[in-house]
Amino acid sequence: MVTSMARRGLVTVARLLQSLPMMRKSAAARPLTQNDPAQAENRPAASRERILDAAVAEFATQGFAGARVDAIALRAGINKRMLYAYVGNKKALWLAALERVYEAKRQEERTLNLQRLAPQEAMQLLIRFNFRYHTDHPEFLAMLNDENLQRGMNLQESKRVAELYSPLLTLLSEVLARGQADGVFRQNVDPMQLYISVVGLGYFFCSNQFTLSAIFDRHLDSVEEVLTREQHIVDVLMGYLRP
Amino acid sequence: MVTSMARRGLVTVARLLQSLPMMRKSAAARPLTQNDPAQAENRPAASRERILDAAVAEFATQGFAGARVDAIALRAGINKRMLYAYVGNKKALWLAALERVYEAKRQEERTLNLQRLAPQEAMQLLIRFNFRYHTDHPEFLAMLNDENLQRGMNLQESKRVAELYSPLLTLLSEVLARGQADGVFRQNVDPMQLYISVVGLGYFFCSNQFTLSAIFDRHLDSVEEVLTREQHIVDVLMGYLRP
DNA sequence: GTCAAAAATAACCAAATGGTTACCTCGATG
DNA sequence: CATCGAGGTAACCATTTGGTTATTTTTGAC
Repeated sequence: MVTSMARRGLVTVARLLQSLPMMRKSAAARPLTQNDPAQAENRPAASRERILDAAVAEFATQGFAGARVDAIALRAGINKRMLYAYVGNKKALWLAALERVYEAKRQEERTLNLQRLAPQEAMQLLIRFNFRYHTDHPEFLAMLNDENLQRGMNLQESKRVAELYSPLLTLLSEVLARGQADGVFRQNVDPMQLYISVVGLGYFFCSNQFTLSAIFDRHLDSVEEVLTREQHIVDVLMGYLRP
Repeated sequence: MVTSMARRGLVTVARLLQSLPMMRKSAAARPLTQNDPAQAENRPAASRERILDAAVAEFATQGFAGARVDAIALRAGINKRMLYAYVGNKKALWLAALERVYEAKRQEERTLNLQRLAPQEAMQLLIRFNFRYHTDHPEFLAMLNDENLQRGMNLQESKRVAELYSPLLTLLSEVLARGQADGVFRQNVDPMQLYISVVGLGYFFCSNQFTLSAIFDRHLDSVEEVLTREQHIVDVLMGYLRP
């Protein structure tokens, strides 16, 4: 019953599901062909892109301290000197990579169109979207974790924090209010708390899949386990939101 | 109403609350006095303890790659040579520290006595216990995060994984079953999923408090925010569990 | 073609890091 | 007293790392 309900209204996110299981490959780091005049003009910009992609990949798998600038340069197919010229030192590289993964999520979030959906369906879509983003983007989780290990110092110093504010919180508030007006959601729900719960329920499962798998002696990265988890999260939150 | 309910039956965990806010200091690393014959006998054991305490502190704040063996030796007030003699290389040190923080949590968990409580109260206690353990033990979260960054390789190789299995899952299953029999909890709840939710709802809030604070421009480490979060988590889960 | 500026490269460097070796201290035992 | 061995120390080492310098190649306007 709940499952059939789940199948509806998920066109937007459906394609995300296809990219399960969890590791997403970033664009191949191929050095630019040197004699293509068409791309000559913005080669620096393209190089910078490649550097950032490489930085995200390296940082996400090794953490800040474990990442090697040499490795990033190698991945990006660029000389280390140019890496320093285009982005800056290791810390600047980290911040740029961090902003990039945040931005990527925000951009996906902006594609969500919830206004036309009934509150309950909109809420479900929002929940599923978040969960799938986590399963599909381990680099996002990994970088957030490491930034928190550093006590959020870099993000704090970012001049673009404001841009990184999630539109999802506003969307969530609106959907919540609509549902409450319709009498299908309970009263007295703090939208920020709910947002943190929506994210947290999936975050922990994805981010800690390895230790969880080891402790429970059961591998949680299979497609079935992921889908089971998604349904459980929907059940928990929709169950909670009942009036 | 819910809040007054919360005040009951929390004697066991009450003391935990006193240790908010979040940073717990580990025992001071004071070198042993060299002329105390009473402790001469088990000085090696004591040294090993100090090393592990120091390792947890260093690893939890710096991560595996960021941690320095020299710094651990310094913290422990011991020579690096002896550190290698007592525990082993950096990786062995990590595993020992990881097992130590897991064990510490399991030990606390064993003090929980839920049998005598009514299902709803037992469930609440279990939820609050978990949340407070997270707020009180950032080193636990930090080390789990970093172990997952390493894809759980070390934990997988540990010979003591079995011991690290949480008794909480069994407790949770029992409480759940009792509540279902009494008709106060809904049917069709997978205990493992519920366990992951209980943990995850607090884990994300604590582990990611810095990035969350930066993004929301609001500092979530204050006592009020922590208590608000705790109550929300209880509300979500108890709300979900309603039949 | 010429040539100056931009882009890219390889070689280099000082500092730090995990790990080891050679040596010292001191109390218990014969 | 001699000595033996566990416990402890400082100095050392090969390698790695973030970051830079000197140099060459490419590009595009003239």
